[in-house]
Amino acid sequence: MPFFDLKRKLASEIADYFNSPDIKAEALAADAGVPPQLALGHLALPCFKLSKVLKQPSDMIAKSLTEHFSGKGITVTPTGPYANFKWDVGYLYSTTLESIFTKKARYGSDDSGKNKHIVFEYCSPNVAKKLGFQHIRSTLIGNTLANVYDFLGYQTERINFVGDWGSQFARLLAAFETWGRPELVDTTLPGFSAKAAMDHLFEIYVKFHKECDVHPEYLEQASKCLQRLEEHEARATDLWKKIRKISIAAMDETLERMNIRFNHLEGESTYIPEIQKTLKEVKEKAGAKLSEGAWIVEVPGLTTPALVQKKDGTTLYLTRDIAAAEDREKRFHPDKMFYVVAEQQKLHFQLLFGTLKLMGHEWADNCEHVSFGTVLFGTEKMSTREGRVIFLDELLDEAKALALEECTKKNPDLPNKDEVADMVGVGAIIFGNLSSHRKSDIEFKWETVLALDGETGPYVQYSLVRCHSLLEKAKAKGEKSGVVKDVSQYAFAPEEESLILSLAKLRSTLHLAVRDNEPYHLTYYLIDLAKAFNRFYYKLPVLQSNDPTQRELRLGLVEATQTTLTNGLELLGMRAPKEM
RNA sequence: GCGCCUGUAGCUCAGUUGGAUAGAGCAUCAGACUACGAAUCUGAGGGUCAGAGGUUCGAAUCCUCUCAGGCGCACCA
Repeated sequence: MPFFDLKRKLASEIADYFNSPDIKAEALAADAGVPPQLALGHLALPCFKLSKVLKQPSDMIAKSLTEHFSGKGITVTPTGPYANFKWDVGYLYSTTLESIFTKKARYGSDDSGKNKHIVFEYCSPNVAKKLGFQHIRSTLIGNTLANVYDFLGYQTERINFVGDWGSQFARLLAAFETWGRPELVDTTLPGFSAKAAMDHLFEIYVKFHKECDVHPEYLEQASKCLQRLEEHEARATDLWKKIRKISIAAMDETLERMNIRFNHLEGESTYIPEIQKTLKEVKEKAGAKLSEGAWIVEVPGLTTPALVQKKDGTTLYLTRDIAAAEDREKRFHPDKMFYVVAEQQKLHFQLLFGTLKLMGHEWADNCEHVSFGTVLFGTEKMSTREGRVIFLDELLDEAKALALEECTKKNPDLPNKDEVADMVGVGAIIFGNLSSHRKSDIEFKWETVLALDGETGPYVQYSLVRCHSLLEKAKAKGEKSGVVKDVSQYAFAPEEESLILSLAKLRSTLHLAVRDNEPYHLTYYLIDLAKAFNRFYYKLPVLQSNDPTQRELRLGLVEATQTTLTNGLELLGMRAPKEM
């Protein structure tokens, strides 16, 4: 029985024991923590709160828990105000390994999210721009969370909502009409290259913003472009279609490298045909009013109004987001709608949710902005507009090249080095990105992002390589690997114990990840497990052991580690090589 | 100016929602391959948890103030 269930069971037994309306199993489970050292036990219950409710000193309570719960496969030691619970290691071993060997690739999953429907919006790049390092956070956080929710039985919708409309695009259009080279975006020409097209678009986009500083009239030209688009003028529309198609193809290619797929590709443009209807609805229901020639909605509690229509009559991102949210509600009736978008857009989402609420949409309470910190470049933020950006493709290439170099150094005879380098390089980027709290800002540094040593993706992958190598050798020798039935006489080493304990915790980790919408819990867990395994591996002989029972048991632990690490990496969208 | 966020070892970050002696990785130094893969493992040094008050059995965590940095504040997304 994995840790998650053991903890619940114990908490409800303790609640039953006290039999008081003020002591609830759930609260006990939440209070229980991990003792500072393994020797103290597996689970620590601080008795301070119980002391208040029961009006008894906390150390007395710890002692009474000890007397009542010791035996029955568990040892309880009172340590001052703490009751430290330690399951019989054999019991922990049997239940955990049983579960891993039964559920295999599904180990860690459950159906706690059954009948719940979640909509995720993430990645959401702008058309005509290559994916930059900033997009990686939204994409990876969203992808991992959606994977975890799926694994726990939720039904998920993964929407990539591309910015294919609005002033931003109009500016590109204006830039293209001034400096654009049409032959570069003509997909029918024999020499067409999507990469060259994207590079060209990026170049003129940056140029446009630079020129705007000296020629403000360019902005007027852009405004006209947007009007032409919203009026479906043929020339503008044709160019829009071309650029959109090229961008999406380029984007898919990059996402594919990180094993990321969506089940909905939508764009702001989707909502343009019906946008007048949305505007009318907002004006009527949310009490929009005219201010300085533009239409605004005043959201209670916010000093900045929601701007839904500009004075030139065109719409904004916010307007299209309103239409999109209504559409998603109608299509999916989700229990939650998560927007995985940078912290900087916090106000935007407050305005969006506030406006939806004013429109009478009670479901606006189900919407949540899952924000993340800014990517900094030195002390400046990354900005495509100013040309200060690292493109995702370049980053992945760089990571792969470095991994290849490392691989060649360490394992020159490896046959599929290129493939391995790709898994390791991309893995390092994915893992590294999810290795800190999503809300903290991160500073872009090549040596940090490309690290292959220490608490990194390759560390976890390397642990898996060790597992695989051992299991292959065992297979060749005809060794048995599995769950040893009777371990009552077996003396578990501390390294075995902490490995078992770590193996048991995958599901409780995933529940933490869902509770906080925080993928970090998972990466941290995988490091913890890999570390427990590497210590076990270093200290204890597996195939070298003279005792056949011990060999079988340890091989079983290796296989269980392989399954658990693999499941975890897959949730992150990472692949693991068999050799590296 | 107003609002939000952040400040923990030289660097990058954890700290299980208020609990035990504040922990990891990198870097530095010292060790472990005639052992199942050394992309590994073991150990050492390194801390006024930005600062000052407060709340209580107990604070890195909660409250107040100060300092430093970041982000946002209607016709961008």
